[in-house]
Amino acid sequence: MLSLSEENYLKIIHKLESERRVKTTTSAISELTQTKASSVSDMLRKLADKEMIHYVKYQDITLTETGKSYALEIVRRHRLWEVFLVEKLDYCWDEVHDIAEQLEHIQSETLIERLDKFLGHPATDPHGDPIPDAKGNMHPTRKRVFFSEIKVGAKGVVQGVADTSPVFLRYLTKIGLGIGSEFEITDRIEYDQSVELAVRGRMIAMSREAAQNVYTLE
Amino acid sequence: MLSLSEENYLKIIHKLESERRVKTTTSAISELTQTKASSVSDMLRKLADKEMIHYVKYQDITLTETGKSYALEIVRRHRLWEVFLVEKLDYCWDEVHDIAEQLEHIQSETLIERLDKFLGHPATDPHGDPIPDAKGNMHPTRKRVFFSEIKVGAKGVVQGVADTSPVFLRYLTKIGLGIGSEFEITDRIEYDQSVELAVRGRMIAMSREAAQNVYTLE
DNA sequence: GATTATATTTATATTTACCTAAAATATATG
DNA sequence: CATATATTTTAGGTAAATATAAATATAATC
Repeated sequence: MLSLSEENYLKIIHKLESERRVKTTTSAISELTQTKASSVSDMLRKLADKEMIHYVKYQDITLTETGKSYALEIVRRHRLWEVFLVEKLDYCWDEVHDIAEQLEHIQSETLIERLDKFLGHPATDPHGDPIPDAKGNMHPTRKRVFFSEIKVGAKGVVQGVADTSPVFLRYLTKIGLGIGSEFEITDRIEYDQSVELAVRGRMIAMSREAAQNVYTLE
Repeated sequence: MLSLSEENYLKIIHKLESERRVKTTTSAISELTQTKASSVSDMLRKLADKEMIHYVKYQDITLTETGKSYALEIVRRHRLWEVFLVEKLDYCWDEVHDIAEQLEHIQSETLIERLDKFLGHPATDPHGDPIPDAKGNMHPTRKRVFFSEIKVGAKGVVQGVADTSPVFLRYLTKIGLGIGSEFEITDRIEYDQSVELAVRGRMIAMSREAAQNVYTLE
């Protein structure tokens, strides 16, 4: 049995590992969790003792098989609760993170399977992220194609967002873009790599930064 | 903002206060929470500092108005989550307590109102206990009449149970009794005050102890 | 009503998850 | 490659919620 804190660390380590943007180090975790590196270091030793992570002092961290399966279970719980909040309680996609962050730690042998059934076994959460199945398998999703790299003239449907922060999600909502929105990329400005697109007949200018966080699938 | 532990203490104190079976003392709380009296004593001082309870050393404890309104909010959350688990996730009434015990501590300004709406504003939980409204009002329920005191020959519908322990609930389920079950009291045995009743044509013998925990309403 | 028994509180300690400050190690730079 | 800088770990400390043991207050009994 893992504590709430241990669960959170595994989730963060999994996030870093799967994003592959930076190495999984004490300072990267410290940054993301907003806790001091010394505290992170303490917890890493503890997680290593429980054989949740491979950990050699001063070196990068990886999840063990056990650790990974716990991490995926937590991701599964988080994303299913997000679906519940949006689909059943009518929350917006920018409001659900903090509540799901709490709900994901509810301990029960049966709860998540029943929730999954009740929700009709959804494949993705409200941000387009895939929901691992009970065994921790992510159904192989097609490759993401971000608005920043898609070719001009392409049409498609928004499938997900890489940044799930409330500010970004509220911006997308404001410009009328959500998962399932049909779009056509009409131009890319060479000067600043911003993107011009049409959504339901309306023209939208989107900065490179924003375009790097919205994707469709190949 | 109250900690998880503080919330649990308020809930227990409220339970003791409203049941009126024993005085609300350190040892009564210690008994119910299965923590040492010294730990309870510590927490009582803390809750008194936060003006959640009226507390004078060595004397009985009562909730302040603030404390009572927090306690009722927690009861509200607990009972609404129980309804969710039974109505939406198909749990049995004897399985929901431990999960609701965790869910009741989820912190959110809006969650419980939305859950309440989603559930159609239920008046009672799966054990027949009334759900306080958002302002902490319990809609005045009619007086409980327990099977142990009801007169022979009376007919009615089971409205609730005073003991919500899994063992008791499973026993009731086994003999075919649940909330909403129609019954007729056919006899009371003088020797041991046990009760004989008919439920859907079947005769059931119920001990005094059990009969003291099943009720209909006046 | 004095004495014993029970209940309650206080003092002190433990565990978890954090912190600060200092020491140790690794990485980058001239 | 030696030193400066940054990262990571260790050492020691705090707050919350618990515990044990000792002290104190209340209640029960003769």
